[in-house]
Amino acid sequence: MARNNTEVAWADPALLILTSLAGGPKHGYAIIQDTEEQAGITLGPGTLYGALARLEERGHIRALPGEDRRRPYELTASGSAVLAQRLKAMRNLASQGLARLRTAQP
Amino acid sequence: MARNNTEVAWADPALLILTSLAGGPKHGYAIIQDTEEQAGITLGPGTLYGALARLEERGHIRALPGEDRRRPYELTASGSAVLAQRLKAMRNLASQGLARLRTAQP
DNA sequence: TTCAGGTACTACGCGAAACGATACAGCGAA
DNA sequence: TTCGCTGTATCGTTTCGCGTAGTACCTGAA
Repeated sequence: MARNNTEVAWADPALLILTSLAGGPKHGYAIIQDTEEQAGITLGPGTLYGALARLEERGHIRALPGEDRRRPYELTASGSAVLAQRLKAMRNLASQGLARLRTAQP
Repeated sequence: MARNNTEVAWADPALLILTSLAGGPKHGYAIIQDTEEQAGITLGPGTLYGALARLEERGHIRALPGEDRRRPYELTASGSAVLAQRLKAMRNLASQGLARLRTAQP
């Protein structure tokens, strides 16, 4: 993998995309902007459309009949299930980790 | 990259290792077991030692004088700073995402 | 009208790194 | 002895992140 702008990644593009789509169907460009605002991470086109293709292939998102040149996607049931599961795991891990950090100060 | 046992990654090995070390210095094998218990993710040896080498190279962890054949590592100041930052970002992202999921049910 | 800039997607390729497989060594128990 | 656990290390494949460049359309300003 090539790290996410940073030296230690904490979220991969796929997760960011699913999270963005949890707020409603969006097309690629809108996902980029949403992710930029919400998470402060700018996805390049290569990253975004590559990840979108993989997510669709795995059945986590579905392409909607697009107007004009936009290609909107929405979450599938499997996608939101996976997302929910991952987000919970993420939150738990983060809480545990932060607790460990707090108690580890000498 | 090869995904993390799962189809959608939510934490990379480096972060899991740092989190584990936040609970105190550990050697490789102990990290594997700890991560398995805490996060339910099993790191293979290739993944672990590769990631350890990179983290040390970047100054986020430091090798301690090892007893027997164990090579324990501990967090450096930079490592725990990076970890704290990432964990907070992770928790925020997870909370936002879960909030979106909750309000998105029709 | 021309041109700059935003929108929206596609195509390509490099390089990082995840991960499985494998090997090896020491140790205690059966 | 053989088995299984501990502990570390290396190799090779393949995935995938990400940058770059290109296409195309639309709008508004100069």
